[in-house]
Amino acid sequence: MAAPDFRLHNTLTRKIESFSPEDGKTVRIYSCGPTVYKPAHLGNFRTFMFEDLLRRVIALRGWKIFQVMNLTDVDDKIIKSASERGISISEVTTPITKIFHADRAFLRIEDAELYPKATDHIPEMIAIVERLVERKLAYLADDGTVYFAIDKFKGYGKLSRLDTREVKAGARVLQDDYSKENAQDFALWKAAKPEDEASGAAWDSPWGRGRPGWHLECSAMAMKYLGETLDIHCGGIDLIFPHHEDEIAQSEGATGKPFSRFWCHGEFLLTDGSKMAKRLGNVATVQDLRDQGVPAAAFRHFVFSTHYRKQLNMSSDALEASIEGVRRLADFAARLAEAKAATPELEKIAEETDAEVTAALFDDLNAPIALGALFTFVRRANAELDRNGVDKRALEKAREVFARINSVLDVVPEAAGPDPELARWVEDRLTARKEARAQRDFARADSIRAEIEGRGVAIEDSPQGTKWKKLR
RNA sequence: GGCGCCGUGGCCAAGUGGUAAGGCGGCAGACUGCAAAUCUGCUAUUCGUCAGUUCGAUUCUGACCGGCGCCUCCA
Repeated sequence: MAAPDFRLHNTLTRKIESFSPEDGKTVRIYSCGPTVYKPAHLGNFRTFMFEDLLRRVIALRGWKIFQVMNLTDVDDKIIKSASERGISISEVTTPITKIFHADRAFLRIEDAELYPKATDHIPEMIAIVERLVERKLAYLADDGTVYFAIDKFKGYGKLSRLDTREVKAGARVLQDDYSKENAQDFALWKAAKPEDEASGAAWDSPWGRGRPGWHLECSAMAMKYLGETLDIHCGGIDLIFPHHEDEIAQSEGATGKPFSRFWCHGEFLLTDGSKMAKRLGNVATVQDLRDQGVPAAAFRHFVFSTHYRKQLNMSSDALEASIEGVRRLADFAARLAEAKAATPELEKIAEETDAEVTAALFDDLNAPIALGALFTFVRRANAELDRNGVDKRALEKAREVFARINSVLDVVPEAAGPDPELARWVEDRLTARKEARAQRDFARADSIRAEIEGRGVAIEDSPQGTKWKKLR
């Protein structure tokens, strides 16, 4: 079988290109992770879910994966928070990191292979700065800060395609730092201030006490764990500039090799038509989702219903539609599990679906198309199951395909956990209702049903008897 | 000002130079004692507006209108 083509959009070229791992086996990915000073919001998680989708599609394609996601545990906001509260930066970041992993687990985002922390890689960062200084791409300014000299690196701007000469009128005004040679030079290593020392955010370096600049950690950790040229580097679209542009400059400046073969960026999640951002105060978190009883599967459905490179506006209507859609998938999953056999036609339908979904996912992660095909499959398969076939192989095929698709999208809600007390009660009430129905006392039967539904249980009569399920 | 994205039915959202996937919702029917679930049918002569290219454009080009993002805190 010829290996299927796997295509991905590359920000470097702004084109969809054929992708395969450098070594033919393992895809080495670096994803920019969260800054752990506050719980990540759903916008952040949209990006992490896009990366999760990428992982799972890569696995579906048959490649191994080694993904590194950093945890930024030293930066201005962390230091500010620590010094305001009179604690160390690790006292700020440790609990937030815990929340991050719990939220991630709730959203069914698979574990990356590694979650390195910036503060564990200070020597590696210093080594990069030393190389850059040696190569004259970086300089020590009067204020003790080491800057990267962007005009010494000829590829600067190639990712973001920003013309470095043509700066603004309408853009935010630069806060000119007199020590810099060029206003756009960025800090590699910042001289320590008293609050840095107080909060444990300062280290020894050849340039005195200080701390790393924002971009440096990613270059250091990516290259340490994935080599000097990565297969894929991904993150949110806002990281293209300056973060990723600067990562390229410092990494390639230090090694002379391409830093990453592919750059992939996920679009924003909007709320009320504008970017979800902590400073705009329109953020929603995983906790909000939980409080509103939105299942993880529904949020995944919602996110995957739009292509990852397109902005997605979050609204309660859209979320509600996803909750319903995903409920349908859960019912179908249960039906597939309970079925004994199906019509032979189901096998062909499953095969068609499999091919369609795979093709969509391998074409720049087109999850919306994959979801559409999945729902078409559910409808067609339900129709076949209604016909009570006897073909066991067809049923097996349908199960296999459904499981494979769900292994990527992961959009089937978990069944409610067992509740023996509730089960006993419902079964008891159902017996009473059955008696009433047998006596054609429908008023009584209906009042029992209302009673059962009052406890959040839905019942469905069928020729095989009455089934019930806990809602949400 | 520079760079870029988007505008498809009530809501969400795919898509192609040849005549509009899918989901939610709604309507009708089948099934049911009635429901629920499921199935079936219907629900955009039309894809922001106006021009142009073309035998033919929602899909290409241009202008305009509207929304959003980036231009060193940012997923």
